[in-house]
Amino acid sequence: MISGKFAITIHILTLLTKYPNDYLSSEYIAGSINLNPVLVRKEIANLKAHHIVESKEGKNGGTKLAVDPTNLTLKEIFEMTFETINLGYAKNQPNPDCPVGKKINQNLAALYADMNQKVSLQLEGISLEDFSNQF
Amino acid sequence: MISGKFAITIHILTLLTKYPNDYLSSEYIAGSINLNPVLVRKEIANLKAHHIVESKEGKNGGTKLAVDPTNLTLKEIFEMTFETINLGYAKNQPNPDCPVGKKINQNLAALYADMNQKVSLQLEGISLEDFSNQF
DNA sequence: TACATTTGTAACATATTTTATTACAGTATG
DNA sequence: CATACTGTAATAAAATATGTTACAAATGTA
Repeated sequence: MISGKFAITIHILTLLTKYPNDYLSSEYIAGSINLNPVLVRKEIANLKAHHIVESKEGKNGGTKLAVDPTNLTLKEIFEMTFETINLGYAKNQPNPDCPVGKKINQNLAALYADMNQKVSLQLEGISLEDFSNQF
Repeated sequence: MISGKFAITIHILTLLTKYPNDYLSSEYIAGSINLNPVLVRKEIANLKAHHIVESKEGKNGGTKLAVDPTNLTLKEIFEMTFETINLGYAKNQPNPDCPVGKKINQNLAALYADMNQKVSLQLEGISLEDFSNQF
């Protein structure tokens, strides 16, 4: 659910990193992303479940970072919002009576696993702080 | 169009590699992938446009490889079926009056470009022949 | 206390993308 | 000339993503 999940989440976190002392409202954040506030709150719910942010209900409420952005890497954000990288699978179960059909998904999975390792290595090297400093 | 494009295409090419002397029909290939034959023909059309396969119309027609599978890498297949790897962008244009909104897509694009390079390097090292030999 | 503002969440609606189906013209084979 | 294919367009259905409305609950403040 939500395919721009990673992009949206990193946008939220970048804003929170820029204003580490304020509780930002979902409405404000939504204005920067140009997205419905409810969807912002949904992504924030995910971040809360991972204890990356904390939020305060009621008037003047909102959300703020709960971790040090120098310690959070893009890899962790990736894993919270995107199971794995892959180039997809065919939708239907392939024919198990065909030698290729029988093993295709397994072989693709192995390929994709390698891919993830490479990508993870890259993302592990970038902290939220690093990313935010580009703005 | 077609998100399982890479998976489907590589499935097709693996079959063609296994039977290098036969013209395989879209119906036969579709049976292994468990996919509608029209969709198989569409992917084959793409492969033909890249001169990877050739096909013969009419009775006993079908498709066969037009290249040496030791010379075709998964990177090339990836590029024919998947523009680039990325973790997505938010759907709407972000707010250009916000410093984060203004640069988010550009910064994500740079991140994704690095990712593609890593993935390309991996895929470049695997030939269609290598992949097919796993079956 | 009463009011305004904000989160949290569910339910529903719309839009977009993917996959499937039908149909049929054109081409080769026997 | 009947049969079995490709090629392709048009349309339908299904799946996924995004957007909207609504409202209870929480919290600050007049």
